Amino acid sequence: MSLHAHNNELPAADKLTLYRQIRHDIERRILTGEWPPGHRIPFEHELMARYRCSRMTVNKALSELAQADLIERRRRAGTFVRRPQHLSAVLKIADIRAEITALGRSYAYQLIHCSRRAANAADRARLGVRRTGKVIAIACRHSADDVPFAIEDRLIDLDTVPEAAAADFTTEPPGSWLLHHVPWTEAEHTISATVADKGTAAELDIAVGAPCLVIDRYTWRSARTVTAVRLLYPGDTHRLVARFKGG
Amino acid sequence: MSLHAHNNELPAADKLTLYRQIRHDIERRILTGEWPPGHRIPFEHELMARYRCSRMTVNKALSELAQADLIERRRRAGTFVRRPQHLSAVLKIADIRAEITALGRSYAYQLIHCSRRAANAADRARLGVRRTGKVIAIACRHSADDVPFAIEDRLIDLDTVPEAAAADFTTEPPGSWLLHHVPWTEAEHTISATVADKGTAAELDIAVGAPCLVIDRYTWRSARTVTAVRLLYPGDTHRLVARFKGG
DNA sequence: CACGATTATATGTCTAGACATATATGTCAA
DNA sequence: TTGACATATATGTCTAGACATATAATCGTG
Repeated sequence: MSLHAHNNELPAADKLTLYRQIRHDIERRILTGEWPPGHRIPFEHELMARYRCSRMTVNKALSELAQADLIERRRRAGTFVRRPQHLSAVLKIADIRAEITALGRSYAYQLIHCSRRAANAADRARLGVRRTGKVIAIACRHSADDVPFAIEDRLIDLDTVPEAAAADFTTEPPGSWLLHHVPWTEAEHTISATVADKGTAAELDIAVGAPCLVIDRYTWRSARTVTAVRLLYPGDTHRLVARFKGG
Repeated sequence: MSLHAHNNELPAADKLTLYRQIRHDIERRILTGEWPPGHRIPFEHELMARYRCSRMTVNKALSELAQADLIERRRRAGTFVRRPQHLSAVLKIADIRAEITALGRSYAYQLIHCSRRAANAADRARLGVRRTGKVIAIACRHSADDVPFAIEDRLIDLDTVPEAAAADFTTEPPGSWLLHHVPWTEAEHTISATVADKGTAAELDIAVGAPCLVIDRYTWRSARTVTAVRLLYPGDTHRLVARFKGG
């Protein structure tokens, strides 16, 4: 057995490493309300004694809980259970092709319009840039089992992503292309609801006045705008799922 | 000066601790594409030499990057830059009262209906529980500057939250009450779009057929169902914002 | 009592070294 | 060629001790 396999006060779970056991033990007390919001968690030196381990081990467990916003640590004062101020949920917005194929449905992509032009005032406003530059404007449709799934209206800033000029968007969706060619991004999503106008209804094959879920996504890479995209989904079929886990 | 204030290869940022500098340095290389997805990051012993520090310091930086899903660590093989599979954004869904007052608008709450009853089949299905128990069913309306902001249709499981039986929902919104009385929860949100029917239109003071954003939230605590709630917002005024930050 | 200076203390970071463990890779036999 | 086995190695975890730093609490002074 290991040098570190001391006995300690943890219930079961012998497979977990010590710091994980400590983390779960504290997490459990918070989740069950045994240690309510505002409660001061034992000091590190007290936890060292309780679990018979070094301070670094206790510290690793507490650091992870602090990173997850479950606790708050204050120098000289101690460590306290945080009050959940808002429910922050993780929304996983997949690449549409991946999303559809993950559902076991066949994916189809259709390019409706694609043009390259110097940015006009509206384009600059939409991308949030001041300088004039070249952009690519794209309209396309994603289908699942040949039923329209979403329509996409996108602007790509060619100043940020000059490689996009050489991309072929007749076969590859711009979202997939960007995901694979722009190494990492920051993004902001805005979600709202609307009803289908005549053009939207025709493209999505739904009735005029039918509900639609709207996702506007702005993507940046190191303070430079990459793309602005608006996605429209039939609202009665599409769902966005966001999960929140305390800790 | 500190024992640990060695010279190292980091550009600027002398205020940051060493492990944070290392983390940011690696993060920067990933974000700029210098180290593309799949690239093998130098081994810990190489990073120790590069930054002239101990292995634990390097390990702390890499552990945090791994926790953020920016890198993947494999024993014996090394550490690799991960390919972003999906854009996961953090959606902050605030308490409605807090959300409205944060906008500097006056908040008003109106209880439309509140009843306590034994759960029927529909209630059990909605809460996802099998056993029969008591529930509270609530319908209410939230207003901002006396304009309807959202309507709420909620079910609370009294088996999980017996204290709710004594709560007074005529003045306090059930969401606020739960946030302050149920210590910590997990939740799943489903977002969709619909159009206002006659009843909804009347309650939200919008036209029949106007778009509405729908949030269904299902909350539980340690595997026990707490509440199921459906919120309806006028789709042309309400926006949900979700931000994603790479790292 | 009010307020600035001092002190005590809990967390924050770091080290050098140790053992644990999963697994990529090479070796050898069937 | 292939599969079983051994080995090397990178990460995973842990220790005991040190110095750093923010700040709550105390003390002293006007």
